[in-house]
Amino acid sequence: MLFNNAAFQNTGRPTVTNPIKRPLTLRDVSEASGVSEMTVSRVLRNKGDVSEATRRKVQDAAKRLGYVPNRIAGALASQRVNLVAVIIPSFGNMVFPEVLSGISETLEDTGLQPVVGVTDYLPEKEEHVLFEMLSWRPSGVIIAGLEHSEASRQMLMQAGIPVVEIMDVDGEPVDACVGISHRRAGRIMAEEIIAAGYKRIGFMGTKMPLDHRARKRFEGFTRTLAKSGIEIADQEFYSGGSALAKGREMTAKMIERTPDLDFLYYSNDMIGAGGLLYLLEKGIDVPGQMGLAGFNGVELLDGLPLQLATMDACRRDIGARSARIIAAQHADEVPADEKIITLTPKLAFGDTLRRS
Amino acid sequence: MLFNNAAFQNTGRPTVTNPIKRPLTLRDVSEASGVSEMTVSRVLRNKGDVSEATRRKVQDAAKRLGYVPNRIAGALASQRVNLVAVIIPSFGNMVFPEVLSGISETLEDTGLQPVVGVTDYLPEKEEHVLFEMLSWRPSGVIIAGLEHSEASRQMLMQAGIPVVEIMDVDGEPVDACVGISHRRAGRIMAEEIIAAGYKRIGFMGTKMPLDHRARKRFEGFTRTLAKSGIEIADQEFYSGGSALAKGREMTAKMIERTPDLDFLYYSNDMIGAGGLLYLLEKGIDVPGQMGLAGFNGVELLDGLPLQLATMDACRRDIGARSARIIAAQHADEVPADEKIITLTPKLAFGDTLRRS
DNA sequence: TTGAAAGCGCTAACAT
DNA sequence: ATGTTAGCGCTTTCAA
Repeated sequence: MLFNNAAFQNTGRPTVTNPIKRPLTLRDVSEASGVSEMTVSRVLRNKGDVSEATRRKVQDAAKRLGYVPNRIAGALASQRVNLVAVIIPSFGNMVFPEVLSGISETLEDTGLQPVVGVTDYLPEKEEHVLFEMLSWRPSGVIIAGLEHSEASRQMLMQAGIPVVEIMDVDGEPVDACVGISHRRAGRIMAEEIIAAGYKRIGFMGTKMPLDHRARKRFEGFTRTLAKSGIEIADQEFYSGGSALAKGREMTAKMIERTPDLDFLYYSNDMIGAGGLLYLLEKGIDVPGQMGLAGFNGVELLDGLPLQLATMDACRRDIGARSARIIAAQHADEVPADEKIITLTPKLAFGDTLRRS
Repeated sequence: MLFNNAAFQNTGRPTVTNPIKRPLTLRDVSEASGVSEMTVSRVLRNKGDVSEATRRKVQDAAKRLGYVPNRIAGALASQRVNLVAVIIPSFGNMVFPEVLSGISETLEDTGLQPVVGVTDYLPEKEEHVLFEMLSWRPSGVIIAGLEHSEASRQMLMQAGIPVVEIMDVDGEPVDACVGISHRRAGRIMAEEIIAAGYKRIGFMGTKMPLDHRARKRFEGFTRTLAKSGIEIADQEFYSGGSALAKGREMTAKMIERTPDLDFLYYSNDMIGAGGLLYLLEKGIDVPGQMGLAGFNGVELLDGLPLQLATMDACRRDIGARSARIIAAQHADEVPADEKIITLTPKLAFGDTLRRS
């Protein structure tokens, strides 16, 4: 925390003494307290030696007036900004909120503050958001994914601040990166499905060519199946709407179209949950007659009639570790030695994928 | 958009010409283009008359160098910041993400940018976040709820910028407010339940004394029941964990403890969905033997076996309207006449509340 | 259409 | 322990 806010502790009804409609400045506090601007500044930042008497005079005045420091001026003068830009595709699905809480928790007592920007999975929007955020000269950038426009990469490289790309490790980071291998996640899931003896496999996912991580999982998945001579028996992609409902619909359509399927792999848990509910209603034996698996390890799954097989994407961890990298560099100036941190997602068999 | 970012359009591989590790300044662009700083500034902001020739020279230089303007300096000089502070309790539950997308969508082409802060339902944290955000001198504040510490209210009042309190209208706003009446929402639901002939009613909610909106719904609900001589027959509160799972658990416990219940009112849809799944598994007839209702109107509900009765909280609308108020004041300086905007939540009977 | 000068509100670096 | 001076990188204002 650059400025302490002792002035705003909720100690009963504060005295309002600012009838002016102009934001107060240090000078106002200085005049009200009879202390020089410089010393007022020092008190408000807990910096430098200030006598207890002066400190109290200043704090009283600041509180009485309701002074809120102007960080714009402060940042310009000190050339330091306590902001960390966090750029994510969306907060719709539960995945990014959890990454964010990992980040804020870790940043909590470093004095750094996350500021979130959303790209909607659009490279142009990412470019725009990044530009906007960099123009505030943040102390670091945490950005989802390894795929960016050339211009975005340039901005990241030239910014002269720590950059951590998160979620994914299959690619070339600009600087550091923290995530899981989605190709490997797809591969592992395919291996387990094959090992469990399933043969006729359907896939359902989102219609998002720009969701590179989903694409990589799919690639890892299909390639591994191919090695065992198995091809995806059916597939379906959706966009928009309630994921749960879409999972239900797509599943209905698919098992009608391809009745001999014995496994359904969903690119996220939400549509997987929809499919699961549908199959159970239909009285289909899961996982005997039909196996199921999703991806993400969302908390929601705990409340379903059966536990959906899934793979945890290490969301909190990713948030925490990426934040730690930024915080460390902010404090030390010593770049971490590990540039690529690969986390290992845990496979949960749940009740919908029989063990081999 | 204060600065255009034409310099960063993804037109093939940009030329990197900044070997320096110091962020570039207007002066750098000025020297590289042979145009005065002032004129460079004008070009980059599309302001004032600049000859086409000069404009091109400047844009080329800015692009070649990869110049990103320093908004900290810009904001200090111009005394204008294109930021809107948005303060919410959490993004965990699906409610705030939707409010946020309403806000960003509306702000999209006003040049304003939302910046989000999270309070975790803690007044001290709210105070801290608010202080932090105000120190960046945003053009407006959108803040959830009408209950704030005295210090927070003071800050909001003294900030000299438009303030919109959202989600709730049952109370005294600092300035403007947009939301629904949660007391009324509870009342309406109670009336419908009574009208449908249910008599033995159980309630489940979150253990959050600081979630004032949930509290108000509960009050509106119980008071209305009381008027018909009905008292809540059982109640249970949870905290933490998967809401779906908690809904399931609480429901199991409650119907065992109080077997003659004929209706369950949940303070949010997620626990309602958990309860619904549980009851259906148990083969209980819904809504004949047991009626159910939640609150929020989350999209998720579309995929459940039965449609849970619920009440829409107008989340997107709230976001959009609050943003419009800020945007309007930012443009006009003319405060809107309507200070309290009360939206009316729609009751959805779904399949779990029989009609009277 | 362009440029020069004077700050915006704060803090770094020196005095004292 | 406190005060003074000189900017930080822009934009506003005025002059050319």
